[in-house]
Amino acid sequence: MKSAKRQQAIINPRPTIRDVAEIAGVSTATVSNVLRGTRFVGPARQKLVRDAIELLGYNPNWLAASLRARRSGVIGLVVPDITISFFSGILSRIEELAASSNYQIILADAQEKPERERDRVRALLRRQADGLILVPCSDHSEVLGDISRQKVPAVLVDRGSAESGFDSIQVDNSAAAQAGAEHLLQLGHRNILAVAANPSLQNIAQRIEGFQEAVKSRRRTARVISCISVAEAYWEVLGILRAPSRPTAIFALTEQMALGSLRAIWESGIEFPSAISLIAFDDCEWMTALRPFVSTIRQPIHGIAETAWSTLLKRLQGRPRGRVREELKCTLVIRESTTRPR
Amino acid sequence: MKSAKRQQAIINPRPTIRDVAEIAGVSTATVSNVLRGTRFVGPARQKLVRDAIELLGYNPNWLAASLRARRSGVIGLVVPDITISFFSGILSRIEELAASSNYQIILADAQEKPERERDRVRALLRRQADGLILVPCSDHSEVLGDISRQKVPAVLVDRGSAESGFDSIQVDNSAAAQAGAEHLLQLGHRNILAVAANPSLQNIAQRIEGFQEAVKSRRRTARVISCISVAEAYWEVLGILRAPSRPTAIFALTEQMALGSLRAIWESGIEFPSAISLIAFDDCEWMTALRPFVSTIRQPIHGIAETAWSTLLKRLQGRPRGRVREELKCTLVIRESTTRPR
DNA sequence: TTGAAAGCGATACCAC
DNA sequence: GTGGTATCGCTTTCAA
Repeated sequence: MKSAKRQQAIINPRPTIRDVAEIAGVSTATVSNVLRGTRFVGPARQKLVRDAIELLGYNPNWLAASLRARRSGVIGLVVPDITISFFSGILSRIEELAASSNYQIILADAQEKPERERDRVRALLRRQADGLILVPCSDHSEVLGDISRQKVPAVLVDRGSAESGFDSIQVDNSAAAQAGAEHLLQLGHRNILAVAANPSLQNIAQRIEGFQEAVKSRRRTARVISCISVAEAYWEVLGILRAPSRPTAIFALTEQMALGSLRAIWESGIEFPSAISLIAFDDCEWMTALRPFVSTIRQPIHGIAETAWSTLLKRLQGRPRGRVREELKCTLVIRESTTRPR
Repeated sequence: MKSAKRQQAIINPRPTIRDVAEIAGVSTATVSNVLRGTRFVGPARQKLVRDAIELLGYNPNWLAASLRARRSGVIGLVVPDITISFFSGILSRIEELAASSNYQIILADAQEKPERERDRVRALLRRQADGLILVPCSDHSEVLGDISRQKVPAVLVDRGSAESGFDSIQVDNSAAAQAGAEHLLQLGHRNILAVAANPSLQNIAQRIEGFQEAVKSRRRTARVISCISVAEAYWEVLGILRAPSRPTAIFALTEQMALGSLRAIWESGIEFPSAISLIAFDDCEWMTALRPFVSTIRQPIHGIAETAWSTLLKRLQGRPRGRVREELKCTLVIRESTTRPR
């Protein structure tokens, strides 16, 4: 009898708590209590239960537990493009922190498209994500409405407007851009081109503002262009480099803009870095792999990820003090790509 | 009465199907059928239901549906390190494909640690992942046992031993490495150093093998070293470059090894690429951003991701023909970092 | 054409 | 100390 049951149970690839209880000859309540330590269970039964679990290779069905507990243990992470190293760096660290708190990360890559973002966020909400970490693809993303309606804790990272009412983790974009611009100005550059991504994003707007402030305070003028892709940056910058009175320095406001600008520089044939300097936001590993090593503004990726996670965790544990707004500091890293103009 | 109910319902941030049914004055079955089109519902009731859904901002609880359907709609993606662009490229494409089939991706970053990998995979199984796409951190990962015991469809990508019995998607590592080595040999290099990652991984072993075959067929000799990190590659390569009879060419078998080797090259002060050539596996965007542009073996990242996804999808739909083994082709991309030896 | 109700698997309250 | 059982929210069969 009993052995027949065992046979059958071994065959079942997905045993349930009832299979375990039956084999161990106890109630499901007892199995659950052994597993979760919810209440005391006598040593004899403990062993019976553990043996049965072992025998069956039982793995509790988290879906069922989640439904019951009204907590999915899932956090949604929404980014505009996961292949950008800034975002994959943040993802990597957050995933690690989440795993250590027994949370899972569902990734949603919006591909910079608001409608995709909306669909993906809705899917996350349907899946009962307990919380969201979001790098919205636009500041006034309509998804924010969905999120606040469902009262899902959410933390905005990197982007996101000031008024949104959500917790947000950002860097001191304006000050950092100012420092980068100062560096170029101190080297003697008078004609600087800033290559910005979408300026309707608050973080980009702040960088532009910081840049312009530095330029203005020295009574210099400068030009700012906005591009939406590496390819567009390439074409725009190339055009400018080939036109008369070209800039002697470029400030790329994102890694993508740096890639586009660099290609344009090489294509233009201008001697780099002796005849044109470049500094870029985001300090990536590759920037010290080939020449010239790139001067950068380093964002504290780990710090951003950790702050975002701990902020979300606090919200999940329901400490809803006022809205959190963290602003982390960037660092200027001077390398070879910025030189005095000739 | 009715309006009181509405009031209350509006306040509830997470209405259930019963709230909807109640407001619409129909049964939950009808609501479900309207939502899923499972069976015909009269137009009048249709409208009642839709209005109620709209009014409440109802979003079905996927957890409950999953429990009932015994399908979570979640796929686990396990990678050794998401910050490596090869993996984030694959993730990006798979996430897109998954979303378009209404699946969600839970990301597990094993950080190249087998015990972390095991824990993360177990968590995925508890969460009832319907399937797994796995780049195991070692070929004979013990997790494979857990997975086959639970009979979860799984596809191995990039790595994973031949005997494992799982579907697997790989590239023609051996042929590609051979082509890369041929390129160097044809340029006239006689003293080549291959910098490999962990050689106990089958894909790396295949690359080494292809490399050595090419070298042997020309009756040349070559050296192969194995490093586990960028830093180790840096130190090892630097040592070799500083020793007598140094190589005239380096073949980096992964992006990480390329990063380490490049730093060592610059540090050694050897003229690059005129006095030392370098070719690398993995064609990354940065390799054409600074100088010299790097010659590479390009892996078909999109093709890998798409093949992995479609293979998994077929398994999920239960077409268990024999085991699938796909092998995609790599491309040799010649740029500036490989030159004739002096 | 529609509603009532039995589950999916785990948890925790109420009994004993 | 332990067991029975209602419940989480949704789907689907059975009955009407």
